[in-house]
Amino acid sequence: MSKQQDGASSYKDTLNLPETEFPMRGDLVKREPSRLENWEKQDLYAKIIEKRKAAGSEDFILHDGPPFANGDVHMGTALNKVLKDLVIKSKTMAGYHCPYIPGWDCHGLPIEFKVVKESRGLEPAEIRRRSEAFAREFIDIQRKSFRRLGVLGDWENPYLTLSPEYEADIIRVFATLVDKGLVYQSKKPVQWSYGAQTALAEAEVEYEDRKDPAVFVKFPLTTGDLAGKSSLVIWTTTPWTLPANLGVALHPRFIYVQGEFTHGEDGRVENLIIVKELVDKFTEKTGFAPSGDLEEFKGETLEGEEAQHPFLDRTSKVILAEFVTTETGTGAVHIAPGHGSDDYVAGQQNNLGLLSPVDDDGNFTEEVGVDFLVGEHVFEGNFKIMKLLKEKGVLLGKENYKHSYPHCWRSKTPIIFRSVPQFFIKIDDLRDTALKEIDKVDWLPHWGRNRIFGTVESRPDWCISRQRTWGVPLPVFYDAETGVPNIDADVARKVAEITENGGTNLWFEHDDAWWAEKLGLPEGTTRCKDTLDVWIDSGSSHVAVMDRHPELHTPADLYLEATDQHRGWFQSSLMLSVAVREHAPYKTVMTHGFVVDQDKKKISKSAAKAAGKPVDAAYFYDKYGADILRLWVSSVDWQNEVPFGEDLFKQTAEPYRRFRNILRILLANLNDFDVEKDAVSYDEFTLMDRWILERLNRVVTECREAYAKFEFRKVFNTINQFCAVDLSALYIDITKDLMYCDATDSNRRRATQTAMHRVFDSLVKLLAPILAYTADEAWEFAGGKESVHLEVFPEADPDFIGDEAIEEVEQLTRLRDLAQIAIDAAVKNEEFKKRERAAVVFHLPANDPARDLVETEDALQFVMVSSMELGADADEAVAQVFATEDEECPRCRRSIPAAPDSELCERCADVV
RNA sequence: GGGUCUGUAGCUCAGUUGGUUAGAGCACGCGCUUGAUAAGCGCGGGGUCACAGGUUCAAAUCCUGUCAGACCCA
Repeated sequence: MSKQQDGASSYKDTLNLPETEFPMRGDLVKREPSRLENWEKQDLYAKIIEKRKAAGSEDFILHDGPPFANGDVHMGTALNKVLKDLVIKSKTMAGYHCPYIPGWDCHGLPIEFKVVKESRGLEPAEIRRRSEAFAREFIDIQRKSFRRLGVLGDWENPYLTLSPEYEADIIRVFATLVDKGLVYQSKKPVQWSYGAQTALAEAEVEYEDRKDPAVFVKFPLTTGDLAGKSSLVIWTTTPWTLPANLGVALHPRFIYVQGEFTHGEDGRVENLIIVKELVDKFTEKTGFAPSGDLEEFKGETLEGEEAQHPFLDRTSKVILAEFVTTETGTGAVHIAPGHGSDDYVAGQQNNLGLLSPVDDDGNFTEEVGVDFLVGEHVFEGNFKIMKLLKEKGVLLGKENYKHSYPHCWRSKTPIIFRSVPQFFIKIDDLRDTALKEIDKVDWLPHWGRNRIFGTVESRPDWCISRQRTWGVPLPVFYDAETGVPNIDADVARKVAEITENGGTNLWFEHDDAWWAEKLGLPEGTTRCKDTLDVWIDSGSSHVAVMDRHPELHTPADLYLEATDQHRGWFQSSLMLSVAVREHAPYKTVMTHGFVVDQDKKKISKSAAKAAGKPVDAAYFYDKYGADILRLWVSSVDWQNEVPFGEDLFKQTAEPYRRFRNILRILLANLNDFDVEKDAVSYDEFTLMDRWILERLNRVVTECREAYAKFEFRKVFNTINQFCAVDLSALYIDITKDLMYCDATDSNRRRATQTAMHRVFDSLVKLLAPILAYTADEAWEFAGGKESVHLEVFPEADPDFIGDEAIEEVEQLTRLRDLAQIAIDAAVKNEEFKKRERAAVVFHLPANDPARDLVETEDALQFVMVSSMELGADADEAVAQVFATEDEECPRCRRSIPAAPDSELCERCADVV
C-alpha cells in the first residue's frame, strides 16, 4: 500500500490504534450462563469465603429472610435477592467475611391449599408428603433463578423450614416460650375463615370491597331515669352478631341527645338517644327527625344502666369505651365480645361474658337462642335477623353499606370474627423489652423504626394455633378425662428429640397411643391437632439457622426484606428473639419498597398477565441478561416503591452499553501496556492524567461510602456520570490524539496509559458487585487469573487526594465552552466544518485566572482546536474564531504547523 | 378512616446546612466523525420543582392544608 494509492490513510499503519478482543456487544443471554457454570465449577463462593477467613476478616452477617417456596421468581423477589447480593458482594470487596446461607419458608396454607385442591380427601400424612414435594419443586426452580441472577451463596446447603432439624428447633423455641409462661389457651375472637376452616393471621387477611346490610336498632333502657321512656340506638353492618350482643358502648365525653323523633313519612314516633353530632345523618338515613325538645348529657351519665336486647330475653349492659367514634353510626356501639377484638377487650373490662354461637362452617349453633337461625349461615342469617327486628318493632332503619371488609387470602371468602379455643403467646410480657430493643436497632430508612414500633406497641396477643396440616405440630396434649391441655416444656422438648430424627411426619403418622407411650403420658391422652402459625417457623430462624450454623452468629448485622415485613418477619423474629434471648436478632434492618407498575400502581399478578406485562424475572434475564437486571436494581430507589415496566427496564440497557464500551476502549488503549514495565512515575503525568486521577479518587471515595450505606443508586449515578462526562466526553476523547499518534513508547503516552490502567482497575472493581458477570469478563480480558470477585475495592490514592488539577481543568473547561460558542456560530456560517479547523483568539479580562493557560500545550490539547492565542483585554471573556491556515497533518489530522520539508506536523514527522 | 412515606423536563434521576439563570442521562431534532463505528463527539427544543396558602430580604429546599400514589393497620 503506497501513499499515492490510499492517500492519507497510508499513515494508519504507523498509528497505535486501540485493539481488543473484548466484544462491544454483551451477548449476555448467551455468555452469562457459561461464566456462571465456571464459577460453580470452581466453587467461587467457597473460594471467596476461604480467602476472607484466611485473611482473618471481620464478619458481616446478612441473614436471609426465607421466601415462600411457592411460585416463580417475580421481579419483587428478584429485587430483594439482588439487593442482598449487592450487599454481600460490596461488603466482601470492602474486606469483610460475608457468609450467605439462603433459605426457604416451606410450610403453610398456600401450599396445602394447592395440594388439597388437586385431590380431596387425602390423609394428613399424604397431604404433608405432597406439600413437601411441592415445596421442594419450587425451591429448585427459585434456586436456579437466584443463581442465574448471579447471586453467590451456599446454594448446596440452604436452610429449609421443613427439614427435621429446623422443625425440631421450632418446637424447642415453643418449649422455651412455655418455660417462660408465655403460652396459654383461651377462647377468644379470631379472624376465622369458614372457607378455609381455619383461624387466620393478620398477614393472611386481605381487604376487598363488600356490600353489607347496615341496620339501626333500638335498645330500650330498662334501668335508670329513662327506663321505659327512651332507647339507645345502635348501628351495625353485621346484624348476624346481634344474638351475641352483651352490651352497648358509649363514649364517656361525647354529648348525647335524648328526646322525641318522628318519622317523616309514616309518622311513627320514638324516644331515642343518639350522639349529638350524628343526629342529622341519622335523620337522613332513617327518616326519623327530632320533633321535640332534646335533652343533652355526656355518655358517662348512662354508665352501668341496662337495655333490653332487641329480640332475646336478656339485657345488655351500657358501658363506656374510647374507641367509639362519630364517623358513622349513632355514637352507641353494639358490643358482641365473641365477635370482635375491641368488643372482646371491652367485654373483659366490664365482665360482659362471651357468646360465640357460630360453628366452623359459619353456621349458627343451638347457642344462638333463636330456633329458626340454628344451622343457618351467618350471612344468610343477616336477612332473617333483619326480618325479626322488623317484627319486634326495633328496626329503625337500614341501608346497603359498601365498605372494605377482610377476606381470606386463599379461599377469598369474607372473614368472620368468631371465638374458638386457640393457643396464644402473651405479648404483654415481651412488649417492653421488644420496644426497648427496637430503639437499639438501626432502621433503614429511618422511618422503619416508627413502623415497627407502632405495630409492636399495639399488637394484641399472638394467636399461634392453626387448624391446618402442613406445618409444625403444636406439641400439646389433652388430658383423657378433663380435656384440659397439658402445655409442658419438657414434653415439647421430647417431641423435638423424636422428630429431630424422624421428622414431624411422625406426629401425623402415629396415633395418640403411640405418642402417649413414647412420651410417658397417661393412657388415653390425646394430642393437639393444630399446627403452629408459620410466622413461628421463619421467626425461629435466629435459633434454627444462626445459632446452629457454625459460620453465623446472632445478632445478625443485617436483615433485608420488603417493607411489609415490619409486621411480618421482622416482628415475629424480634418477638421470639426477645423471648429466647432478651435482645433483638439484628443490628440493622433495611427495607425496600414494593415493585409497582410504571405509573406507580400496584402490580397485581393477574392484571399484569392479562395486560401481557411480564413480571417473571426469568423473562427479563432470558431476554436482556442478568447484568441488566442487576444494573436496574442498583439504579432504583429502594427506600420507596420501585416503579417497573419493560420500557424502564430497557432504559438501563443504555448505561450498561456505556459501561461496557468504556471498559472496552480502556482495554483497547491498554493493549500494548505492561504495568510492570511501562508504568510511569508521578512527575511524568500530564495535566489531563492528574486531572482524571483526581476525579477517579473522588469516585472511589464516593462509591466506597455509598456502598457502605447501601446507597447503590449513588454508586450507579456516580459511575455513570464519571463514564459519560469525565471519561467518554473528555478524557478518552482528548487523549485520543496522543494515544494514537505519539510514539508507542513516548513518556506522554505511557503516562496516559498508566492513568488509564488505574482507571480501568478501579472501575472494574467498583462495578463488580453490580455488573457481576461483565466486570468479571472485563477482568479476565485484562489478564486477571482469578475472578474479580476475589478482589477488594480500590483505596483512595494519597497522591491524588487534592483538587489542583481539577481546579486548573475547570479553567480550561471555561475556555473550551467559550470557544465552543464561537465555533458553533462559525460552523453554522460554513466558515469551516469541524472544531479542529478553528484558530481561536481569547479576549479575557485583565485578572482572568485562565489567561496564563491559553497558550499552553495542555490547553490546546484540551480544547482540541488548531491554535489558541490571547488577544486584547476585554471586560467580559469572549472567544473569536477564524479558519486556520495550517494544513491538516495527514497522519494525526490536526491542523497545526507542518515540520520543515514535510507534509506532517512536527510530532508526526518525529514519530515516523 | 388512622399510621409511615413519596410527588423535580415525555422517561429515569441529581440538587449539600434555604442563596446567582433548577442540572445529568435516555428519547426527539440538527450537525461532525468511517482512527471507540450495531460505537464516539457537539448543538438544540423541552420544567409555574403535584396544587394552594404561609414564614423569609430570598423557598424545589422550612411550616400548614389539598390532591395523587405506595406499604401497614382498621
